Amino acid sequence: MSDDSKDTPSGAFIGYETCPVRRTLTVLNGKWKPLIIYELLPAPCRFNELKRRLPGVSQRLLTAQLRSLEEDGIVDRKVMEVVPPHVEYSLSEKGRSLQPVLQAMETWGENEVKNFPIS
Amino acid sequence: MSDDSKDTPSGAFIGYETCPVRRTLTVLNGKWKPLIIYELLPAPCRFNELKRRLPGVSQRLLTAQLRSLEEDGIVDRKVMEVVPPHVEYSLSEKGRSLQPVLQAMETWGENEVKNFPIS
DNA sequence: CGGCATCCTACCTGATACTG
DNA sequence: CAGTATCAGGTAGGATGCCG
Repeated sequence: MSDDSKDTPSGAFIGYETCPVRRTLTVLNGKWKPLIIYELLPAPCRFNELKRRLPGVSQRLLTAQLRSLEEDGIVDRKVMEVVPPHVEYSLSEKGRSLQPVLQAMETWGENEVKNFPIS
Repeated sequence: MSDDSKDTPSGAFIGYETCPVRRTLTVLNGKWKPLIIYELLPAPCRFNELKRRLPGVSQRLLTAQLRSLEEDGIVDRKVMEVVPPHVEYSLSEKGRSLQPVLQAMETWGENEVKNFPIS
């Protein structure tokens, strides 16, 4: 889930490096990643708050996908050494640069209802 | 996945119908769906041609995701009754309306290399 | 050519318990 | 609070092989 451009299986694999959409999808590849980024766009957020805003996610996956986004340089993780612990997640510059992608998704989701109502 | 207005646990469920991004992700949910749409944007395409352009996809998944996109009204499937069979996939109006989303992904994938080179 | 059918694995969730 | 660990169960995805 966190590897990509390395183990390219020999040969006719046009994939990840040459197609910009694939590169984007590699970073966004994870059930909750786009939503996590979307939630972090307006403001940084703590772990449980994020979990609360993403109904359906398990803490296991939320942790894993946050780690993955952190590795990809999309999300920053700031730990305050206090009791009780306080961990704040925020978007990096690179993460914020994804805003147009999420924006386009948001716009489509809104228009879809107007143009093609779900009965 | 199709209902939620009923079991909304008192307010805190931002879920599928109220969050436009979630709605979009529901339609694009599938490893190859965005890429399929991306490939169909310029022109309609036959099954094996599509398969050839998406290295790494299995025909099982390609079939399944095309069916799913068809059900969601994103993709049109046209069968020519000839020998050998000729099946052409194209984007519906609704499918073409996703262009800005794919466009944003493409742009980000391109800029990502310039702004944050992959070593 | 464009699929199904089958089998099998990897991933995701849910629940619960435990740590610093 | 913010995780990690574990197990069960479900679904998505991958690798074949057969068929009209």
